[in-house]
Amino acid sequence: MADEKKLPTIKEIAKKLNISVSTVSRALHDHPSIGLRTKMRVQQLAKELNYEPNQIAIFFKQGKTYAIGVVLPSLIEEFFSKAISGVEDIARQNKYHVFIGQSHDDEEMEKEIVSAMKDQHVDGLIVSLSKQTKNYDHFLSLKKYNIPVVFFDRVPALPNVNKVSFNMINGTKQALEFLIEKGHRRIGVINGPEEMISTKERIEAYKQVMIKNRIKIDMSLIETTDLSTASTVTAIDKLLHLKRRPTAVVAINDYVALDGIRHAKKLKLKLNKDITFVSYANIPITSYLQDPPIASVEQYPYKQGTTAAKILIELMNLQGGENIFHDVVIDGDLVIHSHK
Amino acid sequence: MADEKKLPTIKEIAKKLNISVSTVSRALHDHPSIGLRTKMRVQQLAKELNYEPNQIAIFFKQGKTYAIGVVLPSLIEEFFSKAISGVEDIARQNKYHVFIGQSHDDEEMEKEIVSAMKDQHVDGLIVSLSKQTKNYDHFLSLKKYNIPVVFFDRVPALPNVNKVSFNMINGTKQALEFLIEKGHRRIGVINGPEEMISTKERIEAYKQVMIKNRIKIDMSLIETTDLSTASTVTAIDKLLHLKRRPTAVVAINDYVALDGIRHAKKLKLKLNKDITFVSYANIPITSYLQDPPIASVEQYPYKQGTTAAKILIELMNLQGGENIFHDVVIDGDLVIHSHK
DNA sequence: AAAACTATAACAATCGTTTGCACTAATATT
DNA sequence: AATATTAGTGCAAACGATTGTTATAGTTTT
Repeated sequence: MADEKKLPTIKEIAKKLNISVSTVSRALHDHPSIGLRTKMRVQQLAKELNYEPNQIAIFFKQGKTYAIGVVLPSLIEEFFSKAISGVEDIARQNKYHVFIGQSHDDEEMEKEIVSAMKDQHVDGLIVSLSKQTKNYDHFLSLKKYNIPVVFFDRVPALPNVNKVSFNMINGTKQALEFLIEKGHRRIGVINGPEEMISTKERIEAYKQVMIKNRIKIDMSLIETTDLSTASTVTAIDKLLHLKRRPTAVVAINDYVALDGIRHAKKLKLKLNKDITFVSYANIPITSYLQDPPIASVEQYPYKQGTTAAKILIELMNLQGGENIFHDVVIDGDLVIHSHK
Repeated sequence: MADEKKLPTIKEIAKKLNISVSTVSRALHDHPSIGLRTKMRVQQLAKELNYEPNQIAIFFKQGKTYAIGVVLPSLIEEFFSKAISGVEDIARQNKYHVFIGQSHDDEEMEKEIVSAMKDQHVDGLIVSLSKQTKNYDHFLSLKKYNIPVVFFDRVPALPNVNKVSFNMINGTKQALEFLIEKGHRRIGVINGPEEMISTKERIEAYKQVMIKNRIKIDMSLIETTDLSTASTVTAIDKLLHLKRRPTAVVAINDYVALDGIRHAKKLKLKLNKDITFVSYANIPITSYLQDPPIASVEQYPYKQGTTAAKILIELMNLQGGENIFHDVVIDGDLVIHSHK
């Protein structure tokens, strides 16, 4: 029943016109060595038949797929869905398509996805690591296949890789300086999992700012969370029960801050009086909240996405593997929500 | 410098072993007509060389890509990022890969994406329409290429298409009955753009519930928004300035409800006393809000995604184009956030 | 010992397109 | 008029893998 007609090919056109396939191919590409008459005839028939080149055949011939893969933890996080929009926009501008895979922060899943994408012969990969990932072999081995990789945001602690990362030191300094300017002296931090580079960077920034402002560094003010609400609540609870409680807390992201805020309220603390929160990420719903963090560090995910994509495209267009590695650092900005 | 070694192919193995490529191919596939000795030799060398079949060549030969495309408005909406997770999970289970394209609610963009995916020879498509889309030709023409399409959530008003849609009538009835049970008699609606089927369905449900409960239908209680905050505020403002104000409002989604709630507060109305909100979608941040809608209709986006993907895979495995169309309706549930 | 069979492997076509090279005929050059 | 040039086309290989058909042994059957 269904119109199982095969799609028209260059061969058919050739046969119908009684010329060779190579002539047809060249005619369709406006090759100078083809006569005007033939060109016209070919192009017209192609249009009539609704001919469209078989991309798969072309990919096969060229050994390219014009596809790039993006591997990231979870699209549900707004940060990543914005980042992938950036990737997609640049990709489309350059005639590339985007494959997507979510690792859900699972290293095994991440490996599987990378392997599948390699099989699918993506021309390049953009990756934000799962927070579990400790081994990077599955990425490094892509070199053998000539598949360039650009990491963003959650980048590996390796030299000689291409990466776009957020300037966590600078961002954290901005947050801390802002709080210090507001008079805070005891500032707590709810940091991320230790494997993540950014976790160390926050500590580094913390130390630098404290030294610069001649505030004694107290490491008991630094707690970590695995980003789950339970873990966050444990962390904030510790901070709020210190003999000398912090008057402000920098939280690794808005959700962590919100969990912290909720818990602080439960402990009957007055927001922005007893305790003040600043966080990273800047999710849009803060505008609907009664008690948002007073400021967040915007990390420009869309820009991270476009930047990574641009680098990848440059790498894919390179002939051999030049040994230059891109290492772009994106600066954040502190967005102030409230001046209370 | 770079290890520009070509990947090993079946040909190389054949040459090194002084046998034909067909023998190698069959040996690798455990074909019975190949002797044990040869099989072993081939398989061992393949392993040594780290041979992996060139998927593109295979796709080309088979005319299949094992890729499915997903076209949806925007990943930033949690509804869609959850839905695509559903698609991805089912796809992976069935060895399919997922391409992604965001229309950003632009019909032209949607057309472009579909065309690009067709060029890329996806084996099938899963689509949630842009809210602008009025013409469906770009989808219908895919039939010619034997690319099946399954729509979900935002489905076209056409017979003879495959679709997974939300039972908006039922969901809306639940919301309305809930409000009526709480004693509300004048219930407003902030509906969506008129092109969307769901918009009509909400009205239909509204009428049915009102008739059933012997409440006079007042169409001035039904306003529409294009989902922008400005448009929403206009709509809610109209409702709240009616001579006989509604005591409750059903809003098309949580964000619209939040915009409405904010505006109501600005007008000094007391939430859940002067005015009560119910919405659709059930975003997770409601738990952080001081004044969330008291209930939302959960639409199970992940399930919509998996369902659509399963149908698509079934369709792709079908030989010719059977003329059976799937039309699955997903029922929602009212999730109550607050009993105030 | 001739015929028939079996196991194993090679041959060759195929998928759709691109591209280096060879070829023909017509035109231009001397 | 003989030679060189050029415009326009065709031939064939190539990309990597699969698969129907055929060929070559060696083995069994009668």
